[in-house]
Amino acid sequence: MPRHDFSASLASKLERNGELDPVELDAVKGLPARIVEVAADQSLVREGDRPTHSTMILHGVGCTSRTLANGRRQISALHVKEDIPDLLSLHLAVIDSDVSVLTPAVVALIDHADLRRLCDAHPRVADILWRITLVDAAIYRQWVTNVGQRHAEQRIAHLFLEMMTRLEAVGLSDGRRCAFPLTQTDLSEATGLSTVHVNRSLQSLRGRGLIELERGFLTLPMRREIEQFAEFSSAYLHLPARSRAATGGDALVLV
Amino acid sequence: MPRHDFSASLASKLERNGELDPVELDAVKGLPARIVEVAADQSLVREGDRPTHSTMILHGVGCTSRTLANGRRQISALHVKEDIPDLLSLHLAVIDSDVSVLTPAVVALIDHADLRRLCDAHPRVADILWRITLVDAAIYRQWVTNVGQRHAEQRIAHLFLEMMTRLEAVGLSDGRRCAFPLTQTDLSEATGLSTVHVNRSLQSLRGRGLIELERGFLTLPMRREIEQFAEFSSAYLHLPARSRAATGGDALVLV
DNA sequence: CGCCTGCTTGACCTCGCTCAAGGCCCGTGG
DNA sequence: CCACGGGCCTTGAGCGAGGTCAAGCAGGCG
Repeated sequence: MPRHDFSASLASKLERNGELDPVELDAVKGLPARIVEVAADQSLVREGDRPTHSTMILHGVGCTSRTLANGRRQISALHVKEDIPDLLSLHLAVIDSDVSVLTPAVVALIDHADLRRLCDAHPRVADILWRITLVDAAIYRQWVTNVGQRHAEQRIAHLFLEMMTRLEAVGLSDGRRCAFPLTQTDLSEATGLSTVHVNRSLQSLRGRGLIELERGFLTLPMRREIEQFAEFSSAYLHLPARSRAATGGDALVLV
Repeated sequence: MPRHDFSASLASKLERNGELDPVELDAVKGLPARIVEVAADQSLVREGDRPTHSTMILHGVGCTSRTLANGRRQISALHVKEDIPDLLSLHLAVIDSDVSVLTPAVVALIDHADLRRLCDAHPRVADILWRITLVDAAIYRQWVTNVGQRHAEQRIAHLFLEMMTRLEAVGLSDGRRCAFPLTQTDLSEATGLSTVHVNRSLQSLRGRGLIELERGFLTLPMRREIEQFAEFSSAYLHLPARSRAATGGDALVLV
């Protein structure tokens, strides 16, 4: 099944983060990659690894996390289609967090050697990849604020809004509804809350009419209200103005 | 007073993150900058700005922060000598967090135009700058874990260890003692705790003999123990092996 | 059918917050 | 030289958000 087109995904990710001329676009599309299916909960790279490739998510949801001595795990980022969670290993020899998938996933492995050749030959492509890692950093900054300052319901609402917005940017949401396959345990690890409290907070959010979450689908019926509730502004995602509107065509392919 | 040598600072920052040949080093040292003194609590760039320059801290402590509607502020990163807190504005047009200084400071302003020229002419310099932003991101990831999973005393201890280690890398600490001019309010904003609880946690840490903090100086008398207590490992700072040992000479210039 | 994973609920507890007041140090001005 | 004021640190008392422990429930899959 050629449903997962790595070249197209990479090209669209790059074009969302900068401008490519035809020559650069060709070079990008020529980048070789190995497509791999990954079972749920499997790890892609582990703390301490010195990988020789980077990974693009083509399908499924991944995360960056660290596990403390007491066994508790903190998720510091979620990764969706077209994200490259370990792009940083191109310049940081040894990995400092675990990267794994929370759901069954399909990923593309890209050799660092190929990536470096591409960057050397096309500096503007390198700049765009750099920019992509800067957006990732902006998201981490938000997460620090989220976990440090917001109360439970706001935290979860903010996370939902971030995911909805990012999924919309890659055509997996219409801004109101999306597939959302994470468990309450996943949510608890991403928000720094206990699973019990996540459960109760979800119920409260449902009671307020701010969210619907069932059978792996998330709906935000009152976008305006929940954004205000969570103090969410998409600015930190640094999406180009066009991408917010350009999701008309096949945007509703939710899975 | 020529105490703050921008060129030397930039060169040393870059050389800690990669290798420069003599030509590259010359180009780096030729980068123009404007030195500015900044009063405590003054902001360098604000959320929403579209700056045309980036800033290197030469003296003092800065921070990246966001302020929520309720007035509470979360600090998501601290910046010390040789850090370039808004390097990201080179590729991210609009700033998503405030950057300010917590103490009186001296900074160098570098025009993006000059920085771009340098990167275009010397791709390896660009790669090193990229790497620097990736280390910043690694620190954000740690902070998510810190704020999300550790209890109050561990959080503060972890922050102290990070600062001690980073200051050692730039010659402002011997790994045991450093100038530490932050107030308990600053600490509370960096850890997501209340000032009252920071105060009591500090007392407890003092009681355990893990820290001494007085008159703006921080001492960690039992490095091994406090690292274990806070589950700190410096790996995420991605310091080169050499820099840990190479701080012999003038390392004890604490201010 | 039965199990396993994920969701839900109740009861209780505690870490950290809020509010409020007092103390210390230092810089400023009379 | 001393009085005053303003940060910053400290302490007490009471409270509440969120954690822990434990049990029950639902639904999908072998």
